[in-house]
Amino acid sequence: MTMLPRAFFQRDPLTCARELVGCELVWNSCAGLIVETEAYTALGDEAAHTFARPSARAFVAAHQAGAAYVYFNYGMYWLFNVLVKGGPEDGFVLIRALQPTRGLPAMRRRRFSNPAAPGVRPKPPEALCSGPGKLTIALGIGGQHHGADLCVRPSTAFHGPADPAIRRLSDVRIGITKSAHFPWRFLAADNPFISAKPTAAAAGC
DNA sequence: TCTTAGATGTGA
DNA sequence: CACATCTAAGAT
Repeated sequence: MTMLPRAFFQRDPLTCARELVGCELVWNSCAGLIVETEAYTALGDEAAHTFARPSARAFVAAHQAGAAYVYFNYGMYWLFNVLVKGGPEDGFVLIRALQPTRGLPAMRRRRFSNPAAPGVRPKPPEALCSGPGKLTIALGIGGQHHGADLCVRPSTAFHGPADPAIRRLSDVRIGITKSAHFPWRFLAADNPFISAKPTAAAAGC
């Protein structure tokens, strides 16, 4: 797999979110297969930050496709997105879960020996990156990466393409109340590293 | 396997 | 004041 070029992110957010499933996220000495994503679109999506936040719209205007959009949620967790821009519609892809492939000891250390999260007991590798808040802890992603260009250094980038044999599902997004019926969550089928099992609404895609 | 409370910061 | 979350604990 090679580093995904900027052109990958200059397309429809749903296409990007779907195709990122099966690609690899490389983050310094750590890496993981992307097994779960969600798409957010700049138009008609009330759950997207761009809907209600002028600061998010300013971010889209000021950055290129492939920029990291990192924000702090629930007073505790950083969430990691990539900016999609320049295609039919702008938006974001939220990276929701990884199947770790490299740097597992470092991930385990950050997740389970973290002074900021005392009392969290070690869990199996399936739980290392099985959620958007968990994977930023495991990889050490934080506010310092907000705005970073992910199309420059292979050591901090997405790599692809995905195995053409991969089977994917689309399902409703998780943890939102607005525009909640859009089937814009994308999953690797039958993968134990995802954050939550597919619902009855899931379908192959 | 499920539901629950509680921890916590920020943009608008 | 809602929020793109997570964990341990307790009920089923």
